Amino acid sequence: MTPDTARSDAGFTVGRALRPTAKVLPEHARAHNRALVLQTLLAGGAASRADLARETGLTRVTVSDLVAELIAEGLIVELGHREDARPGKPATLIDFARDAHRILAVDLSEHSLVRGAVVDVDGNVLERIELPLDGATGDAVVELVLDVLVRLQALADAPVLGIGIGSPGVVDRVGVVHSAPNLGWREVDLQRRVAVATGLPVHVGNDANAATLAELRGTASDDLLVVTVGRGVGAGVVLGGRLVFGSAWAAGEIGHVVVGTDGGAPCACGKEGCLETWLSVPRLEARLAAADGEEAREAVLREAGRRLGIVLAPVVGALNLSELVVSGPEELLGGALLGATADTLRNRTMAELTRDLRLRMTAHGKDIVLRGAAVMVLSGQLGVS
Amino acid sequence: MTPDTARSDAGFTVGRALRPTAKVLPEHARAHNRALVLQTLLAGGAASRADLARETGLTRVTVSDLVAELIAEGLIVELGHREDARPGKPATLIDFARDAHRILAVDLSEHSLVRGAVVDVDGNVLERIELPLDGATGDAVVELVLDVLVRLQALADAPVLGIGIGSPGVVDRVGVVHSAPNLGWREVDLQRRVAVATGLPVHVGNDANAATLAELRGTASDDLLVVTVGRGVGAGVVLGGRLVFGSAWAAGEIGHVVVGTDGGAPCACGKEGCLETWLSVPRLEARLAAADGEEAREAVLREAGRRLGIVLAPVVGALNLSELVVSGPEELLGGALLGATADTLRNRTMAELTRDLRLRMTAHGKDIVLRGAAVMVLSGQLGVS
DNA sequence: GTTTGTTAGTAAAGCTTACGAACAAACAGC
DNA sequence: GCTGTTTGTTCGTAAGCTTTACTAACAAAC
Repeated sequence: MTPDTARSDAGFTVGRALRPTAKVLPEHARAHNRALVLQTLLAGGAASRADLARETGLTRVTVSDLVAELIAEGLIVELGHREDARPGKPATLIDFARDAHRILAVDLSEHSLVRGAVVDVDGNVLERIELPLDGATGDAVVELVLDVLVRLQALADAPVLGIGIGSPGVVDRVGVVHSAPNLGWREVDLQRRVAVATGLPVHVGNDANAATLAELRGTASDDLLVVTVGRGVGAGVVLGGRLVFGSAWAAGEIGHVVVGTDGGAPCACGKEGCLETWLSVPRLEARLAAADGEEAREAVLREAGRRLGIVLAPVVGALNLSELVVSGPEELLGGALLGATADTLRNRTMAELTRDLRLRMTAHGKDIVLRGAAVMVLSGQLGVS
Repeated sequence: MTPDTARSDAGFTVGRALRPTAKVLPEHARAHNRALVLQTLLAGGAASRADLARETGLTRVTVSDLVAELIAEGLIVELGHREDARPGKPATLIDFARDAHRILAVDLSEHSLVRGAVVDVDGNVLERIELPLDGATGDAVVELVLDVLVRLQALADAPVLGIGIGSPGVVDRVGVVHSAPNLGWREVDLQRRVAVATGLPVHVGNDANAATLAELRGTASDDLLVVTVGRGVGAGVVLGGRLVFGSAWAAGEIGHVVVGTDGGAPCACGKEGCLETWLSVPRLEARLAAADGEEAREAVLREAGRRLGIVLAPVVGALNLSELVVSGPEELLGGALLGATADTLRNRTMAELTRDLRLRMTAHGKDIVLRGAAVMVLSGQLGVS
């Protein structure tokens, strides 16, 4: 049932140490070039066929051929002649048919609600639905998700390209949620169930990974790590422009890594001093409430930021990241906390590693997982992002 | 429509979130398939064309075509008919021409000598040369390397496929050593200089990365980290079967990450409590010499192992690795030290992450970088490993 | 108004690549 | 000897990209 292609690494041997594992046919090459044309349009905006040829390296002939195919499928539209005055035959502008498709996105990362949205291919949220979770678990959550999706579909003003769902927990590449304690899920084949119920293409991923994809779309960095801070603490890792899944789909699980060698508060997991005990929103709020005065409050934030830096330092060293992004409540994380993290990273790693490292809050706010879920659909259906 | 189509992946855009960036032509696909055939033979040993077709998924026709090309190039040889009695036309066995090519490998990771070897395509060291470094730096080291290579070439009993060099420091993808303090190198284009001098294909990489490639070749793991312990401490990271280079070619630089929150010995880099101050061979030996009695010596080793575990815990969490390999003096690292690292990792990360994690010493011993340098050549020249 | 030069897009032909169909060779088993 | 099986090759075909050559359409210069 699992398609071979889902696991096959059909990439070319560009990355040196990559063992070739599956055959590659000319039609795969064409699919890649097709995605390349789409990607160029999606990211760069309207252009002529000749522009696309110059940018992709393909010939004008090939681009014309691919464009004709994409126009026939309704993914690309002709906009008419370019206005500006240049010598030569005026160019026919074409663009990604941005209003021809919508994406349904679902965010399950919030503790108490299911968030859904109709999103366009540029990541703009057009319609929104939020249903309370009310402590539901197991199948009830799946039903709730389907309920949200039915309502979203009614709100969509164009055909739906696909459904993207960001779920907490361990999610594999084909959309099976192996474990999501908060939702009472174990081995739930969410991809299949939603696909069967809706008849649409469905892509399910871990919520932190979805957030990371949203971030990746807006940055030039190819090596970044996104830390998500909420009730729990998670992370998504991109290396060489590629999301890291890990050997058991559990990459990014840094919330229960012990920080430092000086103890810490007891954690729900049984250990002491896990990152979550320093950084999770409930813990941070509790500490802030207990703190007396502005100075004490800032000390709480700085200490949390320091702990984050302590955990990230070995990761930055091992991976030579170029960007660290933090997602979560900006009023808690954006100020002294992030500053302390930056200081700590500088103090605990080689200067060469932090010199070109950017550390910042996300600009996506609360929509980050929704937008990431949309990226999952774009990527899965069209090979673009 | 069906979940099947919903799960289909778009050919080359592997790993979902990979932006297509370059065109792909049919000839690239052929190069990939060619490497696939070679890889299958190299790893699986002699086989018939029909065997290869079954294993690769290509047709017998295509395999025959590729094999003919490879035979013409001398990379593959026919061995004659298969002996075993089966119905049907007897198969003609073919195999990688293992004795038709040699690789020259150079290891610059040792502090006091240049190690060189003639290596066969299976990674066996056939001839060895070691020249003392005698404190040489800069151009003198380059000359020494060229000297070693001339001698090695005289010892090679078959045409040389290429030269692989594992160097300490920051080495980029095209073989420029941006910084290797021990050798007095800054921005040394080692690849070009050796290629010009020898007229052979040359591949230069970081020594820890080379070691990691050697390890990768012998394991089924696609997500592993190799820690190299010598005068310094370094690491190489493989994720999804692919070496991680980092945004500035500095991935794996964990030697100067500060460990823990309880101070430590001063380090040459100016900080205190870097991993190297706990784990490097000179520091370890000094501490062991100062320790009084077997119990104290074991405490030293256990503490060093614990510090390694503290640094690796966040990395294991972030990446969900399946294998950790340690390279270095086995008498120091192999016993109590490694045991303490394992204990520490278990105590400081989620149980799910360590359950399937293997932690072990390398089996390559001192030849690990030489073998890895050979893998670099195999990979770079033939697309195999 | 004409000429010149440039750019956009298309058409035709050719090369490369992989595939399917068909076949001969070579063998085991009866 | 006959049948069935397996191997490896030959032949023709489809897909995909390129090169070459063309038409259309424009700006600039005269």
